[in-house]
Amino acid sequence: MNAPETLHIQNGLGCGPMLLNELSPNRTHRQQVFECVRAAGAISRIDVAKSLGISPGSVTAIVTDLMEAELLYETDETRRDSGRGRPPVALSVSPRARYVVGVKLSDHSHTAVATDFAGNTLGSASLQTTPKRRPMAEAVAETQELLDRVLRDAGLAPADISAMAIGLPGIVDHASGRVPWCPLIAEENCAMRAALEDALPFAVHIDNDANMVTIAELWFGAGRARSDFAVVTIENGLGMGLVTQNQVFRGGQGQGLELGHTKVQMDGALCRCGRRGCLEAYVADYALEREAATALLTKATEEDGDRPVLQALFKSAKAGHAPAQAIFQRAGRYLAAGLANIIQLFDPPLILISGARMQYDYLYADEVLAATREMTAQAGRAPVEIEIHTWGDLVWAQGAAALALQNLTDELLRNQRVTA
Amino acid sequence: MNAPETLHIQNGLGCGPMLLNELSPNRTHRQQVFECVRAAGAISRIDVAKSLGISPGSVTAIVTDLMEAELLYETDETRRDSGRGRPPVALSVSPRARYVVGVKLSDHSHTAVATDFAGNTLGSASLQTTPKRRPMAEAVAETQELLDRVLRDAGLAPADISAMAIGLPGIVDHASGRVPWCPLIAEENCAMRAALEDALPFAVHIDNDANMVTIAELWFGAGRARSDFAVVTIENGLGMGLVTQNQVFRGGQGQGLELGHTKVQMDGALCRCGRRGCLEAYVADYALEREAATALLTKATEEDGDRPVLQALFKSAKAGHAPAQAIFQRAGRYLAAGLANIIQLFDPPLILISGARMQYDYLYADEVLAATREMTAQAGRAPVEIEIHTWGDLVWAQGAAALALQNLTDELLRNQRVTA
DNA sequence: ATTTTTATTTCGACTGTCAAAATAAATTAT
DNA sequence: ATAATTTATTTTGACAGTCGAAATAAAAAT
Repeated sequence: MNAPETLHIQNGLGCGPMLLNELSPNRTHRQQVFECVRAAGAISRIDVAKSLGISPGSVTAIVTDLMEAELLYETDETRRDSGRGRPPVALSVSPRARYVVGVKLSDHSHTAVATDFAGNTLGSASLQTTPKRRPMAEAVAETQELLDRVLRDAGLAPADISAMAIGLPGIVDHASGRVPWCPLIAEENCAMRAALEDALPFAVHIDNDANMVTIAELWFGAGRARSDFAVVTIENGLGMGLVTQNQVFRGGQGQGLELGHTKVQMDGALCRCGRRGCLEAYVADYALEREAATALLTKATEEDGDRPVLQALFKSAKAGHAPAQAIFQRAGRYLAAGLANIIQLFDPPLILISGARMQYDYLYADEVLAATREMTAQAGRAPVEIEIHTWGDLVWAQGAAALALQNLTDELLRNQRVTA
Repeated sequence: MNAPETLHIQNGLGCGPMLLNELSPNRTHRQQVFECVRAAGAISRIDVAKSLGISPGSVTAIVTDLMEAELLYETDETRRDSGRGRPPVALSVSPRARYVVGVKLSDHSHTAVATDFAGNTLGSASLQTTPKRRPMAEAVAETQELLDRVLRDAGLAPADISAMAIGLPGIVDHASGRVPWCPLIAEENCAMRAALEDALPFAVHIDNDANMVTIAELWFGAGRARSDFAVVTIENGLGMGLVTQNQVFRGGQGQGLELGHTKVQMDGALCRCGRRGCLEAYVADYALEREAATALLTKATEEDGDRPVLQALFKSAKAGHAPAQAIFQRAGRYLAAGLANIIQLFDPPLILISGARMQYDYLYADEVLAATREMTAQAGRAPVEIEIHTWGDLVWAQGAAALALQNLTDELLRNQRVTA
């Protein structure tokens, strides 16, 4: 071996990381104050100062500025805790300062919500579709139709909307706004965000649909009080999201967290992606359905809705049909392995198995969670909390709205004070 | 399903993340200027200003301060590029401002280096040991012995040293300084950093050994010019490190990136951890050795050094012995699956397979890397760069020294200007 | 009516920043 | 040799943002 025994610093080249000008997304006090008020709903200046550790004088200055910009206002409801002394004045986000829309495209139905600046849902809409790969232009047209409907429901005009975010399945690059691959869109690597921004009069953000659930958990759900957690969502595919240090982690190049395509078995089951042994080939809806088609006796009925085969499989299993139970049990074992791998690699204190269709409780049975814990038990590792969250169909769209709000407020507050 | 269709914000509770006071590790201009000079080795004020995007006046002010604190100095070597105009004055880190030591404990030998403030290696030392689980007090005594030797080699006294970092295998919690589990230490979850700081007159930092290689790559190696990359290191175990946005990622609770114990096969090969199907049970040194013991005909000879069985296996394979080749080939296939999983989850633009013992080239054969790429090929995903780095035995200790320097300079520069 | 308590605002000082002007130190042109 | 030009560095003045302390405001308790 002729590797050098020590590393000599070449003359004048120094040592240490070389990329230093990447600006870390550091939040200004203006942003922190605003976000503190938004997180609290209603909070006095003194409590903002205390919880952020900045001086009351600075809070007054910033709040005055934000009130002039009409982003905050003083609530009448004066909450008095101790009785004595000057009563605190509660601050809240002005709901009507701005409005945003969140959209989710998926295989059977697209959904949308409109929210005000404080995050209140004002209206929703959905559009039945078929799970086909359509030209991007058609997806844009569907989005416009959905936008019309949700605006009508919310009583808003297009000119009222300041930003929109849209979540879609597949590989989505949030930063560039491109969609390398999506099961709903015919073209590969299309410039989806640019197309939407051309068609619509406001800023558009796009992201992977699993990140929509993640952001929904972060903004409205169990993730609000957590700085680190993972989200796993099981639908037709298997999605995952991660929040580390209060930030959504998107992978080194924006295409990470493809849990569904991690390999859990050499030469294993065939996956939609054409390869073998991917986790999703054991756990996702389509994986269960194809096993059901092979082994199931009972026929699906009309009333079984969206996923008739899967519903029938579930009913059989519940009724005690052993082959149906075995299908769910194997999926559960593989899911446990996938969760264990998440824990080994990302080490989150909390995993949320979250989504709109969490009814197949075989997958989340105590045995599965126990197996996960057993596969990761080790000295000094605190057992990971695992929670199952069943949300309404609108979670995804609401997460998208939160993403739009996040980008919008960053935009509004990042720069200097709003000049009068 | 009785999940709510929309998420209503409870009165006064708001929406959005609640944990906002976590201070993001934002670097001040002082830190950036210092790190820029350190990264460049020698650089003029104007070039610092240009590369950081801050004004020349501010650079002058900060540099004056750092020179008064004797952390920087003006190099004589005036490098003139264009000829005309006032020649720039190069700045460099004062090598003798501070000194640090980096230590690596491992199963067969412990190593240490001492470096100056600019990262130049001044001396090294090693200590032969046996792979046993010893009381923590003994490990501390060994570290002290190693420290004596490295100081003697470098011509330094204990009082010259400002900080030390130590890397060890197993589960190590950098933030708390505790060692939940380590194959070299008898106790579980022992307060290793506290014990070392009690025994030594300077600050001590500890971390997982895989992070030492990662930091070595970030400070001295291929990672210097990269903001995002992963490191995989194969020794007796299988380690991994990740740098995202110029920061070492340690997982949500400081115990992440346990690549060796991710599951790649249900009911698979037996792992040191007692479970089955862990990646390390197919790829690590001990996994190859036990297969060699079963199938190998040739005997290991005296000259085969540290790992006689493994060396003999490698020689057989090179000589064309089919069973020996098959052992390496299977390990290569599983390694490819592990690398593919890293790519699917973390999406790094670059993976460095790095360490002191990278000579078993079967594992990194073109087929293996091709298999990795094939398992992750997808529309819109740029093919990941994979590089093999063979380092000297001191990499680990040098990475540790870099960690010590990093913490020391953070400490020195984080606070206000050094008052005169 | 006065005192006490608590929240908010105002004020002065200070740090860090930039832009622009001034200065310094070299080369090139005359 | 001297002046002009070029480039690097320093100085200066202005200004945002920040804090601590003092002042003010608005309530309850005495």
